[in-house]
Amino acid sequence: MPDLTKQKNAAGKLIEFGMVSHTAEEVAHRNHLDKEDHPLRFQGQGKILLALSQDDGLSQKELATRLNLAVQSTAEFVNKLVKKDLVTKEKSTTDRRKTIIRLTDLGRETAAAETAKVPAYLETLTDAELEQLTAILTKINNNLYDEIDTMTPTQSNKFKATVADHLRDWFL
Amino acid sequence: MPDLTKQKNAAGKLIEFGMVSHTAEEVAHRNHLDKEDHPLRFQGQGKILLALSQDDGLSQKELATRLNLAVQSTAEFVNKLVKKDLVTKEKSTTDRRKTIIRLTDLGRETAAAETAKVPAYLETLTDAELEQLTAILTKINNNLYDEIDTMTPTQSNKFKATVADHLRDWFL
DNA sequence: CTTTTTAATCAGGTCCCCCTGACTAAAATT
DNA sequence: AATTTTAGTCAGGGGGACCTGATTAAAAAG
Repeated sequence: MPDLTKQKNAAGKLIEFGMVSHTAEEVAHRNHLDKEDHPLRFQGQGKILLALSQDDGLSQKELATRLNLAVQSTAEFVNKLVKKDLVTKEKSTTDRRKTIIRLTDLGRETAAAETAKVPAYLETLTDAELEQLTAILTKINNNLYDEIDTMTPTQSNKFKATVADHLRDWFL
Repeated sequence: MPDLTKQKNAAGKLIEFGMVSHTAEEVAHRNHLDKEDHPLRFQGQGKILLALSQDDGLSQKELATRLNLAVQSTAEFVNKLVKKDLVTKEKSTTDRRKTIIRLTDLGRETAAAETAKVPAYLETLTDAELEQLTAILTKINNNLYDEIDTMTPTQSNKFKATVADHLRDWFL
């Protein structure tokens, strides 16, 4: 039988973590210690970048379907990314209706950098703590995947695959 | 000497957690299993609510200063919250330039609900895991507070106090 | 060889966060 | 009493995440 107080404590710390890390990023950004933009990893432009870094050369339609976005939204984000030189658009030669989106080198670096850097706040943790944290987060993430699967049984367990593959490649 | 691989693994899981929990919320919202709006806890209107739930009856100016926002932005958010019946505005009687912002009962509930609910994904963790997680997050959060303090030495360690006090009251 | 489907585009809109500039009303200073 | 500071307001703007509707160009199907 689980201890409710312990759950509450952990929940509080998790919320606190969300708030504090958000603020830390914001402050870093204001102080220009953070050179680039912060394309939110899982929204809009960031979503596109992530999908492409897992599967480059998709068409806009494919991106839209995969990311559960209207094609027009997808087009908008892609165009913004083109302006930032993170992706390129080129007409498909086999089907001239299609536009193929590809990461530029910069885009690839950007997407990778998002994932690859180890935040400073992990550096004071001991090896044992890191292991514990990893184990716990694995459990939590799996729970969340289940939640998502339950809620959207039909549509997008694509998401699960996308995220999992993306990160698994990087870390294992 | 810390193990870099372990750090990377943990970092990856943390990123994954961010992505997955974000998506889970999004999906819940789409499925209308989530009745209310999602006032992001640490941005815009959510920030205001949070500050007030720690210290009710602040003036707009005090809110702006404390939250590092332009007074006009603060006014915007406050007005939106008024429309949602989460806060009230009233002229101060002692200084008629000032507008005092107060949480309504609904606003107080909303702010509290944000914090008080234990996410389902914690329910499968054992007591030991919950304790570990809490301890680790405490360490991480403290690191982040230090980061913020270092970057903004003069201005707003108010933030730290705000968040910390708010959450500490709730959970300890 | 039409008709229909498909991939994209443009136009326009909603809501969010957040800022600067210009201006008013009330309090504090001189 | 006149000036300056302070708290707010309105107007306008920039950027972001999304969406629907209407239209075009190219491919697929009848």
